[in-house]
Parts: sequence; structure tokens; C-alpha cells
Amino acid sequence: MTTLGIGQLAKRAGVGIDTVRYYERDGLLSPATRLESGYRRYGDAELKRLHFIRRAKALGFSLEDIRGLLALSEERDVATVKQVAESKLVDIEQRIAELERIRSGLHTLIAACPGHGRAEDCPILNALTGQERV
Amino acid sequence: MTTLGIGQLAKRAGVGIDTVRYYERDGLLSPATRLESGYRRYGDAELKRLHFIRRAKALGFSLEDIRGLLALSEERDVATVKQVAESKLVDIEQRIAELERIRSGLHTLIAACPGHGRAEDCPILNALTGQERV
DNA sequence: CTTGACTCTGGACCTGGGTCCATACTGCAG
DNA sequence: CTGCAGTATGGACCCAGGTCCAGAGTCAAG
Repeated sequence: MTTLGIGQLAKRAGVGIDTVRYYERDGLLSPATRLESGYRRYGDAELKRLHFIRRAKALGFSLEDIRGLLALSEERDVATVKQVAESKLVDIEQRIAELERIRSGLHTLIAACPGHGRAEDCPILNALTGQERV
Repeated sequence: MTTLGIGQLAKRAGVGIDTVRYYERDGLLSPATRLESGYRRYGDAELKRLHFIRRAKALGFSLEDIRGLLALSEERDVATVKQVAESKLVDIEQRIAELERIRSGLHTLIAACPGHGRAEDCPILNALTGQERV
């Protein structure tokens, strides 16, 4: 069984050493054991767990969410895992919708702006100063 | 001419008093004048400016961006205003694309998860623990 | 004049997710 | 054995955009 120091672990997972310690403070990842000296030692399980954390973050989960997912995956509670994923999906769809709204407003303003001439004729400035509705 | 105290100004713009003072510290909005006592007094121009700030924030501009827009609007530089708006649009489109990517990954996983049964058969957990690609 | 609401200042604190630092100790190669 | 890279700890600091607080002063209605 491979056993890794914090530096190797961090490198393999593509994160910083401080990040690993931060996750530990945050209750997400503990070393398998410690040497007499206090040096942290990690095994395969910890490396997998760290990969899990990274992947989940890449999917838009917060560390808080991930703490929950890790607990669930230990409970092997598939139904709840699916529910959590579904509510995260809803969350992400709402964020997209909000950005779409903003995108559309900006797009309209830009399309209507000639890009030269008097400030009074710039719909972007007018919208921002409240002369017209966005 | 109406002249407003900080409380009235904040109320009319729908922000907190502390926010107004924060914007002042941040160089976005100064009172038109001050009383002998030091009390801030705002006129119509400041109210409009505060509305501008809020609208711009709602369109996804940072306070930093807004400082720039305010400077431009004072210079009446329409071409540059349009360019700033365009680059903000690109920025927002990138954020949307990133979220779309996440949404799609999550959607695929959820669709493939039966919602019951063994943890080994849950694609969400498998994806997170690295048994399969997302 | 009193009272209560409002405002002043400077600074601390908050969220999330880290990152950096000083100082001291440890592990390993040569 | 020496030297240097790696690691330990606790705490400060970073970003943005506020929010809250204490203690003191002020304004306006009654």
C-alpha cells in the first residue's frame, strides 16, 4: 500500500498543500495516520476522497455540499444522493437563467448603441441613468 | 431642489445606509455637500448616480467596472462605453457556458441514476469517486 | 427642554475558499 | 554528519461587497 506525505498527495490531486490542510480543518479529509513526528500520512482511500472533493467542486458543489455528499456516500444512500444532485441541478439552472436575463439586457443595449455620437443617444448610459427601461 | 440625508437617499435607492458610506469610501459616490455638523447631504444628481450604480450592478458589473463606467459617462465617451459593455457581455457569456457545461454533466449523471439500489450502481457516486468519467 | 430618531467616525467582522508567513522541527541523500 | 527539502503549527491576509458596532454628537417634534 502506497502511503503519501502531504506534498505528494497534493501533487497527485493537483491542489496546493495548504488546500489539503484547509480541507482537514474544514472536516473533509483527515490523514490516515501520523508519524511520531506529526507528519501526515495518506493512503489510497484519502487520495480517492480528495479526487472526489475536486470533482464535486468542478460540478459546482460547495465544500458544505461536499461534506454532505461524503457523509451520504458513506451511508451508501443512493436515493438521497440523487436528490441532492437534483437540487443542485435546479440551483445551477437558476443561476443560468439569471445570467441569461442579464445577457439579454446587455445585448439589447449594445445592439441599440451606435457607438459614437452624443452621450444622450447612448442607450447604455441612458439605461443606467434611468432614462429608459432595460 | 430636494436635498436628502443619507437615510432618505439610501431608502429611495433601496440600499442600506452602510452601503452608501461604503460606496463613498470606494470612490463611487460623494455627498453634494455636508452640514456644519458633518451630516451628508445629497441632491438629485447623487440619487441618479446611486441608481446608476445599482442598475449597473444588476447587469453584472463589478464596482470596479462601475467606477470606470462613471468616469466614461462623465467624459461622454460613447465608443468606450460600448466596448466596456461588450466585454462584459463576453464575460457573462463565458460564465453561462461554464454553468451549461456543469449542468449537462450533472444532468447526464442524474438521468443515469436509478435512485435506489447499491451504491456501486449509482453513477453520481461513481463519477465522483472516479470509477467513470463525467 | 427633552426625547427619540438620525448621523458621525473608525474599525471589526462576515462569507468561501483558499494562500502565505514565521519559526521550528524532521527526513533523506550524499 | 551535513545540508536542504519537506513538514509542523497557529495565525494573518486576500478577494468583493458589504454589515455591524460603540460611543459620541445632532436634528426636529412636542
